[in-house]
Parts: sequence; structure tokens; C-alpha cells
Amino acid sequence: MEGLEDKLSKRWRTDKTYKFDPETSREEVYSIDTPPPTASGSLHVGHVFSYTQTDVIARFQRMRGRNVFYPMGWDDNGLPTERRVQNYFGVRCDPALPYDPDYTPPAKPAKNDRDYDQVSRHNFIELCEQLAVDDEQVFEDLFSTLGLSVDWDLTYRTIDDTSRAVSQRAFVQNLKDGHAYMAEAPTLWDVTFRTAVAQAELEDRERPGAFHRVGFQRTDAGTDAADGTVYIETTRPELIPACVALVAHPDDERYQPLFGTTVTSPLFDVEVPVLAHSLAKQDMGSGIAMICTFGDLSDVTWWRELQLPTRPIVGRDGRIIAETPEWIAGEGPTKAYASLAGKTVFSAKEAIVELLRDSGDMVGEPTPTTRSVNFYEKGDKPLEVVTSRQWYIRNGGRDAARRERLIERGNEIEFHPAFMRSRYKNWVEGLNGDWLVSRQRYFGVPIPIWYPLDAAGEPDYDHPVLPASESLPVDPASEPAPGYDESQRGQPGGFAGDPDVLDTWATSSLTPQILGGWSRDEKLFGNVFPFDLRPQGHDIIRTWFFSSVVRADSLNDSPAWKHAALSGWVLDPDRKKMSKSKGNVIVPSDILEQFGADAVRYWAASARLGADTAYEVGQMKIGRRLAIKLLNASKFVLNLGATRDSVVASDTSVVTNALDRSLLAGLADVVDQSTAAFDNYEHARALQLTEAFFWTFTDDYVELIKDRAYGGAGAEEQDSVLAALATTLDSVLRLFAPFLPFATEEVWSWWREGSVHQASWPAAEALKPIASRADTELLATVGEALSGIRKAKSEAKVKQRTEVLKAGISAPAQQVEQLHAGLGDLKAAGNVRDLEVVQHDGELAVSGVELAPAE
RNA sequence: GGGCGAUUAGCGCAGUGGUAGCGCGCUUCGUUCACACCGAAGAGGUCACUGGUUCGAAUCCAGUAUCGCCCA
Repeated sequence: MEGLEDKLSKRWRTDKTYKFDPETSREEVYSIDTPPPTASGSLHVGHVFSYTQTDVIARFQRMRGRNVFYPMGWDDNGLPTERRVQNYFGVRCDPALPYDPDYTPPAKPAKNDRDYDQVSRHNFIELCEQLAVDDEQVFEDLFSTLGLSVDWDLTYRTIDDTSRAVSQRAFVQNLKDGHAYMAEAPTLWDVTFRTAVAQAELEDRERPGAFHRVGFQRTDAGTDAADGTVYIETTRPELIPACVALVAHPDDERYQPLFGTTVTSPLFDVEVPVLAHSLAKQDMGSGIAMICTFGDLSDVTWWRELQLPTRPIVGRDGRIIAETPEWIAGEGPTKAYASLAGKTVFSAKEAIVELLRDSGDMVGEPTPTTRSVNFYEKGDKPLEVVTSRQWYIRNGGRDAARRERLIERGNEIEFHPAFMRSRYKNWVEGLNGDWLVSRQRYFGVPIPIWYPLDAAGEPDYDHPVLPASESLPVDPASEPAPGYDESQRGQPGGFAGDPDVLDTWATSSLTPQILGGWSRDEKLFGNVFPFDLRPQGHDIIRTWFFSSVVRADSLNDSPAWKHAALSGWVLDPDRKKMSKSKGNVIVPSDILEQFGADAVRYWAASARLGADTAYEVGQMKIGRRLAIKLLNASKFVLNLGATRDSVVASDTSVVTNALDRSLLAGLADVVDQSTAAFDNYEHARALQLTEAFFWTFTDDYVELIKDRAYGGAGAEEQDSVLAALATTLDSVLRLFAPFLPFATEEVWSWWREGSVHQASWPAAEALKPIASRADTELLATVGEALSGIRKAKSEAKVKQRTEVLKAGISAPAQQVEQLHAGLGDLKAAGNVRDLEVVQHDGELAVSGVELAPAE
């Protein structure tokens, strides 16, 4: 096994074994839209696992005669790369700095990120590009060693010129068609990364908090003197200055009398209405809540549906806005606000609790509680909701008809396994807003938009300036808007470039368009789109899968793919998800080195699609054993004299022996079943079938026919055996080729021309004439008898080669016939001198074994 | 709280209506000219639980429990 990966993967590269032929037609093509991995992330065993499963399918389709379009790309666009570049080089982007063409990063990054080098946006992007290329080489080497049958000539990057152009073109197209729009709206905001965050990037986390019981004064207290105070319980008292209303459930009798009245907020004396809304929870706290702009997504819903004013107090830096807002007036309120201004929300909370305590507006002590809080999946501070101007793509989140349409798109795609479709459906049904695609970052695809500036220098957002399609990709931060000169940038009457980049998903959702040649090579696009296969993990159905469906629907009015193959996850042996923090991550290059690619592939391919699978070294050892067994058994078969010419083709008359016919009938059956399994995207089943057949072949058949193969029963019998051996080896190599590409290719090279990976998938047709007059059970029966003889020797604790002087086999009539057909082979393999077969009802049994005395 | 899935031998898994399977591990034996990175043989399971449908259920239905994932 050693050395095969290196030798053969180089040969495949040189010979362009996996090259896609562009001169083709749609029916010939099998196209695969692999989600490009993030090369700046760490390589983990999950990559090896899922990419192997895809490759197995690709190899099968190629052998079935399809022109396989199987590119690999690198998703090097976006935050993970930015982060890695910052830490790797010790730099930080300051977009205000000018470009320094001679810049070199520090030899060693500063320990504290405060001391990182400040670099211009252009320099920062250069560093991203530089590091991404290095990272990608590591991935490519690994995938080559693993034996992925990717056409490396088609490699792409989600940040390269083509991808940027396609991404921008698609965005402009969406904008023209009304699928993209700009809006000023409450937006989930990560204060650490200073960027907006989309619904798909959200994560709920449990966080400790505390209910603060705070009183609001009724403005009609004079008329209803009983009690002029309404108590709310809030976990975010620091947002009291942002309060715009109180809300209770319409059925809540305690508060029904208050609906339509107003109250004033403590400390700030702002008058707000008391309103009813069904989203308010009667059993939560005191049953009445304050609505702030904005504490969380419920606030956003209330604000929108109850048409409330906006009173934001949290800035994009996560701090309370410094200037006193206009709605806070009077000496007391102004002073109270001043003591919060500029503080983080955390400090502001402490400060306001003190104020409320002193003023007596807070009753009792805060009650600890746990609540779930929105986080950006990559962030570690709770998200704030801020109002800002952002770009959106319509995804059905605000439009039920469109949601239905996208669910229907999902129904047009065949999921493997089928139950995964409900993940998609559930996600689409649960959407609550459009897809926010602007990101306030640097390393990404720039939003290809400029805005005219009016006489006062204010941007006119209603009349954005779009680039011409042929000028893409563009960078509005460094290129002037069409029809303007760079000198007019930022000048009254001039223009401004949109400073943001697109969400990475806005580009990665376009991999079918990027690699299929959309808008650049319509002939190619017509031949590969919609893609036959989308392989991916089930965890990214809501992100990658969904966003791709959205784009293909809006741009191409089509589903993006015909089939989706969802891989499971790799779990550690304790069935926990592997993660860096748990320290249970396996380095793929180590296991490839240790067990060999075929062995690792065997482990990955023996898992069904969708099945989460334990990382198991034992399974790789089995794979390694299988690969070695295949090499050894093949060597043996070929040394017996089997050649290419021994393989049975149209003339099947050479196979005269019934046992040989039985083997080939079994082979025909395995070919049929394995093909059906593959067609059904059940590669694990195909592997299992072939493997079981192969072990029967080596353990029973090969043992039985050795004497005949050496010529012990004459030339005709020998020819029959050699034909059966060669035919079986030929098919078995093809059946195993998708799983064990290295071992099968090595064996193929010993006796055949070209590559097994360009050979055709075996067809049972040629074997049908043999199978039709064969007894498929014969081999199993004779094998069972052989086992009986071996057992007698095993129990007598003698060597297996010990001669048997005399033995008897009793079996039902049908099996007696089978045993007679294989009697010569059985006697030779068991080294039996005198073997008597008698008919007897009941199970086959070996008895009366007389062993020759030990020497 | 909602959705989806899993539960079969010590471990990892296959098995969608007809006598419970595979591999590892374990026990015993064995270096015959393909293979010690090996071979042969063997032991080992109330198919999570409770009901139901059926002549017959690991398999279909309902419920329960435990675990996992996704979403609130």
C-alpha cells in the first residue's frame, strides 16, 4: 500500500484522468456542485469523511459513462479569513489609512491585539489573498492524497475576479428585478465585529440575567387613586430611556383597564402608551412588558406592528449614545441620562439600577433568571438591535407566497436521505425577515453600488448608480462611479461608494453560477445547470443550501440541483461532536499517513448518507486489510495464469464447471444489486455487497479451486477456473474502484491498459447466459461443507492441511446434488481421500471424520 | 416548547412483514507455495419499553423513556 497514493495521484494528474470534456451535451454530463471548504479554517476529519462520500458517487457516475463535472473551490472570502490574517500576521485594518506598496507585516505578531500593525484596506486584502493561497495548497494536497477525482483544472476561489464579478452581477440583477432592496430597519448588530448579522448566522445561548421590578406612573392616577403605579419586570433596565410603550396580552384582565391610557417612565418622565398585543406573555414576570427600541426581536415585532416611534440609545459600538436624545427633557431626566451616556450596556445597567434604587422606582432586589439571548455564531457578546441602512435580498421571510414557492423548489430537489427535506422546509417556514446581505467588513465582495451626492453632500439613496455588467468586478471604494471622476468622490454634487461588502453567503450561494459559467459561458452553463448533485453537511441546509435555492430561483427560475446528498457528522468515539475546544480533533494527514487513503475512504464510505458516524480507527483497519487482501488475492489470481483474455465476453462456453458458474451467477447478482444501490444514492450498501461477495470469493471459492487451477483436473477444468477467476477479478476491481481507487488502480495496472477509473462500470449482461443455467446456491452449499470439514479439524486441534481419510456429509436432496457437482473441489480443498454424500432430511452436516495420524 | 432522527451482541453498524446478521474485540487452534497488516473454528442478543394491527413484527401504527441534531 505504501507509496501508492503519491505515485497514482501524480499519474492521474499527469494523465488528466478526471478531466471534464467541454465538448458534450447535457445528457452526458454529471455535474457536482461541491460547497468549497474554507481553506483558512482547520482541516478536520469531517472534510475527509464527507468529501470521500461525494467522490465515491463521482467515480461511480464516471464509470457509468457520464462526463463528470467535478470542480473544487475555496471559500476564502469573508470573516474567517480576516480573522486568521489578523492573528497570523498581527495586523488590523484601518480603512482610513493610505495604501503602502512596500508594506511587510511584522516578523512576529504582537502579543496583544492592541499592538497590531494598522494597515490600509488594500494592504489588508493583499495579506488575505497571500495567506489564502498558502492555506489552499494544504487542502489541495490533502484532497489529492485522499484520492478525490476532482478536475483540478477547474479550481476556483470565492474571492477571485470571476467570483466577484458573478456575485456583483447577480446582485445587480437581483436589484433590477426587485429581488434586492435597501432599507433602513432594525438590524441585529454585533458590537465586537461592528457588523450587521443575518438570521441564518444567529445562535441562541442561555445567559444568566435578572428581573428588575420597576414602576411606571399612570398619568390618570388622579382619577383612579387606588394605585398609580404599574410594575413591569425587565432584564434590561438600562433600556428604560429607549422605552416607547408598555404591552400586555389582550386577554389579560389585570391590564385591560389600562389599554389606551398612558404612563410615564421612571427617571426619564417619558410618556408612553399601554397597548395590547398577543405576543405578550401573561405568565412572564408581571405580565406586562416594556417595549424598547430595541432590546430584542420581540421589540422589533411590536414596534413594527403597533407602529411605534423609534428611540434608539445604543450605538454601533455597543455603548449608550453620548448626546442626550431629544425626547428626554427636564433637569432630572437629563441628569439621569448623562450618568449613562457613553457607558457599555453592561455598565449602564449597573448605573441605572443604582439610580432606580435611590429614587425608589425599583421594588425589591433583582431576581436571577436564565434567558436565551441572540448571539452572532462567531461572536461572544450578545447582539444589539440597531437601526441602520442595509441591503436585503428577498427570501420569503416577509412574503408567504414566496415562501411557498421556495418550499416548492425544495420539493423539486431529491434529498438523500429523504427525511432531510423537512429540515429545509422547517427553516423556510420559520423565516421572519428578508436576507440581510450588507456587511461592514473589508475582505469580501464589495457591494457594486455608488450614490450620487446632492448639493449638501448627502447621498441620494433612492438613485443608486450601478456598474455596467462588462466592467465587473468593481470596487466602489477605489473606482469612481460611472459618469464621474475620482476627484468628485465625497464632494457635493459628486458621488460616494457603498462602503460595505456582501455577506459571504451572497457569494457562496452562487457556486452553481460561478463554476457553471453563468453570464460568461452559456454553453457550459446549459450543459451543467441545474447541477446533478449538491453534496453537503446537514448543518448548512439553512444557510448554504437555502441561500443557493433563493439565488437560483431568482436568477435562473430553476432549482439549483437535481439531487442533494447530505453527509452526516463525524462524532468522537463518545458520540460527541468533535471540536477544538474539546481537544478531540483528529488531524486528517495523520490518519492518511497511518492507515492509507483507501483505508480512510473505506471508513467514510461505509457510512450511509445522513448518518452521523463515530470516528473509528477499527473501521479504518478493516479498510486497510481489505485493500491489502485485494492486492494479495489479485496477485494470486494473476499468477495462476488468468489474463485479460480469460475474461468471459460473448462466448461463455469456456465456463464448463458448475461451481464456476455458481460463482459468476453470484457475481452477476452483486453487480445488479450494487448498481441499483448506487443509483439510489446508497453507496454504503453497494460497498457492503461487494465486500461480502469478495470475502466469499477468497475464503471459499479460491480455496476450493486451487487444485483445478493448477491443472489437477485437466485443461478444460483449468480453463473454466481461469475464466471464472479473471472475470470475477475484472468485475470486482471495477466494483471496488470508487471506494478503493488506489489498490484497484494498482492491480489494474498489472494486467490491463489505461485506468480502471476510466473503465466502464460492470454490467451483469455478459454474465446472464451463465447465470441463467447456474445454481446460485451451489457455492454456498459446498462452502458450508468445507466449513464442516475445517470445523472437525479445528475441534481435533490439528492443522488444517491434515489429511482426512474418510468423512461423510448428510444433506437434503437438493444439496446432495450440489455437493456432487462440487465434490472434486471439496475433496481437494479439504484434503479428503474418501468423501461420502448421503441424503438425509434436515440440515447439512459433516460427520464421521477420520483424520490421518499426525506425522 | 416545536421539528427531525437514533435506540439490534462488550464496541461500531447492517437489516422496512416470514427461523436475528456483519466487522472489531473475546476464546481455541493453525505459519499449506495470495495474504501473520494472516487463516480456520467457536462463544456471545427478550432487536429500549408498553400497547395495537397481522396467521406471523426488529421491521407497520400509537404511546413512553433515553440520547443526538436543528429551530423557537
